[in-house]
Amino acid sequence: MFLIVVYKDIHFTKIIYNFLERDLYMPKLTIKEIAKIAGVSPSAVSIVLNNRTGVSEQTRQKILDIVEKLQYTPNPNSRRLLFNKTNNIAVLFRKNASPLEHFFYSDLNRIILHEFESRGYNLIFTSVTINENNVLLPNVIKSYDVDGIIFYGDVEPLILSSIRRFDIPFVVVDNHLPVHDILSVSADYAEAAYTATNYLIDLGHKDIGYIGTSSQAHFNAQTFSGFKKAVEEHEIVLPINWIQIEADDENSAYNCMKNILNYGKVPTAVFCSADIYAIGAMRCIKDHGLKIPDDISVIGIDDIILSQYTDPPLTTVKIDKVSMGKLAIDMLVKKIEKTETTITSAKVTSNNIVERATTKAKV
Amino acid sequence: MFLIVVYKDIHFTKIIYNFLERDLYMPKLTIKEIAKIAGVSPSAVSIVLNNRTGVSEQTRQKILDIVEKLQYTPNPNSRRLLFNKTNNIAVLFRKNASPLEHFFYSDLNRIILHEFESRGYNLIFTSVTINENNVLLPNVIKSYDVDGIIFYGDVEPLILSSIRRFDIPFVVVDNHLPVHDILSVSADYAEAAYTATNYLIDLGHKDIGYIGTSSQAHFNAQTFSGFKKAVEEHEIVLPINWIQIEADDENSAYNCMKNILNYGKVPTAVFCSADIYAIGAMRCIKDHGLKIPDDISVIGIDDIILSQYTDPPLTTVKIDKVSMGKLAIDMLVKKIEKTETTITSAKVTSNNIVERATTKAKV
DNA sequence: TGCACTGCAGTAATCGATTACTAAATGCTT
DNA sequence: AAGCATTTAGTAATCGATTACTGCAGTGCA
Repeated sequence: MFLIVVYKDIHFTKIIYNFLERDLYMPKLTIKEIAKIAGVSPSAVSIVLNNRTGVSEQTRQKILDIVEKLQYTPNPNSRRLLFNKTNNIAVLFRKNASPLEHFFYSDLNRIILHEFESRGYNLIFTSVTINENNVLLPNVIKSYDVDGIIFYGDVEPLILSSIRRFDIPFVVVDNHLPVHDILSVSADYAEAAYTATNYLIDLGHKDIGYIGTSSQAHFNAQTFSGFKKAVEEHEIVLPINWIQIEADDENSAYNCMKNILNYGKVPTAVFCSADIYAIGAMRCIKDHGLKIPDDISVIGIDDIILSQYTDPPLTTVKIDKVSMGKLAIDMLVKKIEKTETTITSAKVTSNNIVERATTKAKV
Repeated sequence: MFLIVVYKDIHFTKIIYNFLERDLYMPKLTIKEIAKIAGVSPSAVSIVLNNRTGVSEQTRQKILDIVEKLQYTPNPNSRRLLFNKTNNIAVLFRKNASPLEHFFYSDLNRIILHEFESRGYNLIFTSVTINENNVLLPNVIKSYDVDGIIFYGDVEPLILSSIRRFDIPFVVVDNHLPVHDILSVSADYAEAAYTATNYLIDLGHKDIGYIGTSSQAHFNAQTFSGFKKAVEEHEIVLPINWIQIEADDENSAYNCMKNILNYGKVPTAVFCSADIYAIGAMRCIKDHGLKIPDDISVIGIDDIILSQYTDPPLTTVKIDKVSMGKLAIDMLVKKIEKTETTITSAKVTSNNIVERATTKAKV
């Protein structure tokens, strides 16, 4: 512990430095200390550390040796102040986001953490709150403590405009709302719905229920258009009662399924616009004494981690969160580092069926 | 966009400031700009912002007005440099941590995010890697870019000693390995196992299987001792084949259950030292044509989010991650802010049975 | 031997906020 | 009205790293 004090003295530091063992306690060092120990000026040390020219090979080696031995790292705050670059990225959530979002974004978190880390950025997880039309942004943003922002999910216009005022590069991932002039990566949920519905139709199903949401109207518009397209292409006619759009979570999806089952005729398959709806629907189907997939096939969208653990495991259309994440990171980093300034939005194709056990050919 | 330039000129800034509307683009400001606009010195602004005395009420109001209108926030990097305090906390993971950890720690993440944010700390998520006995710590730690570290799960001695060298306050949450002189919060898994086993015994079960792990030996030692205590207190004798400790994930737990079922006599209940093992065991039981809970009762430990979605929903002993998180945060913040220096380790009691549908009284 | 030029080391200003210290201005008393 | 005390305003140093610039030593050429 006493080493901190000792290091202040040039004579002792030289001695200590020679004896320094790897497991010793490691004091904070400054560029001046390193310079003193090496017997050079701070600028020489800086030149070596930043791979610039202007020092002899001899001093370069001496400095590198000492830096390596003492494991010196420049104070990041000093550099941040000087260069006006933080190397921080904010990962922004809505504060009251449902716990379920963890299912959706756990893959995304992992890939983002890994990618940004390998590019030398720190990831700061933080949240926005809205109360009474007032957007409460976190301090990291208000004080320009980040170089970029990555936002998950639906970004309301109110949040959008407050973030925009700070002129910090930001990208929105998996947003369903219409946005302009913004970096955004989303999945093609219309395609996903189309793929899922066609999959059911190809299995011979003609009586298909639809469970979607009205709380996310733009999302539902996408999934419904995909569903409708597939159904129409095969000239299938469905009773309006089989179209349920009041799902919001597992329980409301349960009720949607109930409405479908309580209508006179029972469909042979159900399309759910999200896996979590499918889970609710499955519970309802079981409670009605029907068998999955023998009596009713069920398909979802997303492929959240839960889906492989349901009984039976859920067939679904995978939304490729990893690709979305990688695309988003690329766009954001390019914007930050000004490699490219073109504002773009990307859409990840979503036609990858994960065949599990909730679907079956109609006999 | 042109405002940035304009702000550099004192004359225009005064005009602009009057016209500034809330939705305008917001340029980065310095304390000098604010001082210029207010017609005072930077020190006066600083005094007002830090609630110190030394300015007249009149200037204080004027400054506060301008600060509020322009939404000025001091440059955090400047303050960090001066005070040598980052207000950052590192949340440290093992890089190769299994995706399953997301189930365990999603609650913890949420509570930690909320608590630290309200205390004015930023949360930086980051990871350690070990390759060939070399510990690779993230740069945020190596460059002292955090005031504290919070570590999830088992902390190997190697990681422990490398972190320790930096002398950054840190706390370990949910660690099963023995540690000394370290802030640590863990759950009492012996108590959890004891509670779970007693619950089964109280339901009339005398033939109980045990599924534990050998990959986390210290964890297993805890759960097994709790299990053993309950069994011995009721003078129950079990065949050794029912004691399986080769579980590591869902699939290995499946095999453990298979071993138990393949032994001549079939138990009426199974204790699993983690919910994820219980999920594997349940799949095995179903595959053998047995009914849960009618033929075999199953109980786990943890109460991960998955557990409420299994079929039937899993009865388990809840590990209170939220309390663990709150305790850990408290200890860490106290250490950082030197309110208290006593090194302590806390253990959260774990005797809270979550009764769901995988257990049933023996007939 | 002297002059020009190259290569290297060191000095000082900078980034923005804070604060100890100094200077100025005000109020109060006799 | 002069002198003292007290409040308020302003100056400059500081945190650590970087870099433009200055200065010095050494080499080569005439």
